[in-house]
Amino acid sequence: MISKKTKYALKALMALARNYSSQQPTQIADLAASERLPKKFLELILLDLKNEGLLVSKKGRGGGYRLARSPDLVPVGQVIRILEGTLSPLPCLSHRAYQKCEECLDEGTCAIRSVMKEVREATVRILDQTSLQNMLERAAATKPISFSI
Amino acid sequence: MISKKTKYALKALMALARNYSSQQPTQIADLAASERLPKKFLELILLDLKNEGLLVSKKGRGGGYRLARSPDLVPVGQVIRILEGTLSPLPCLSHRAYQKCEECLDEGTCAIRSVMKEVREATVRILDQTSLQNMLERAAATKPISFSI
DNA sequence: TTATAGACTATAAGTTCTATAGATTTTTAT
DNA sequence: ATAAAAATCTATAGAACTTATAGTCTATAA
Repeated sequence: MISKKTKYALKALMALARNYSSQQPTQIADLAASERLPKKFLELILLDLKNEGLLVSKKGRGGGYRLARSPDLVPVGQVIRILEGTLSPLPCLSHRAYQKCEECLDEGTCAIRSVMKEVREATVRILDQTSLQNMLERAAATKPISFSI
Repeated sequence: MISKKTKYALKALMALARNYSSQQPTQIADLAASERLPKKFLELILLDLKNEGLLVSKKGRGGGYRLARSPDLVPVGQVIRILEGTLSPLPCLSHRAYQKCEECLDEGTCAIRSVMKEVREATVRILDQTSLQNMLERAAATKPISFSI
C-alpha cells in the first residue's frame, strides 16, 4: 500500500505536468488548493522532489515550482521510489535500499524472495514505463463528459 | 513492502507444508526454532491463520498446527491478504478493504488509480497463481547442492 | 526595502509494527 | 483423577513510521 505522501506527490506532479507548457511556476498554495492537499505537508513533499531533481523552484514574488523536465521523461516509478524508498516488496530485493533478512539463512534458495522478485519485476515494468505524460493522457481518455457537452 | 509478520507467516506455512504429508501436527516452539522466528509473535500469527481457516490446531500433548488443506490449494496471495489486509496498492482499489481517498474528486478519472490498478492486477495474477506447493518446488529447484553430494 | 514565496528545523499526535508476559483452556498420558 | 503439555486469549509496551503543523530563515522581485 502506498502512503498518502506518495499519492500527494503524484497528484501535485500531475498538476505541475498540466502546467508544464506554460513555463510559469506554480505556487505551493495554489497546488494545495487545487489538489486539496494539506499545504504544509505538501511543502515537505515538493522539497523532497526538488532535492531529487524532479522539480525546480524559484523563491520570491512570481516564484513557485516547475517540473525540471518534460512530463514524458518522468516515470511514475521514479516518483514512488523517491517517496517510498523502493518499489520492492522485500528489503532483500531492493537495489536502492537493500537489507538482508536476519532470519533468512540463504537468499539464493528463499522461495518467498523468488516469488516476490516476480512481483517486483512486474511492478517495475508497469511503473517505469508509465510517465506523468501517460497519466495525463489516461485521465483525458477516461473523462469524456467534460468534452461532450 | 510486506511486513515481517507476513514474511514470518509464509516461512511458517512453508515449514508446515513440508510436514503436510506426515499428518503430524507441528508445535509452535519447533516452528519458531527451525525457522528462527520469535515464538510469542509467531503464536499470534498462527492463531490468525487458524481463524482464517488456513490452519487447524490441536491442544495438549502431541498437539500443534497443521495445514487445513493441501499445500497446492493455498495461494500465496491469500496468505498475504490475511496478514496485510489487502494486496492492493491503494485503498480505493481493494475489494476486501475498500476505502475512498478523501482528497479524490472522481475515482473514475483518477490516473493514479488507473496505473495502480494495473499493478494490483499483475500482483494478484502472480500471487494467486503461486501456491505453497509451488514455493516448495522453487526452493528445491534452486537448492541443487544439498542433493549433488 | 518591503512583500512574497520557498527552505529549513522542530515538534507532536496518531497509528502500525514488532514483540513479550502471563493467565487460561483443552487435551493427553499416567 | 491428576499432572503435564500445548494452544488460546488478553494485555501491554517500546519503536518506528505516518501525517501532519508551527515558526523561523533566506532568496527574490517589484
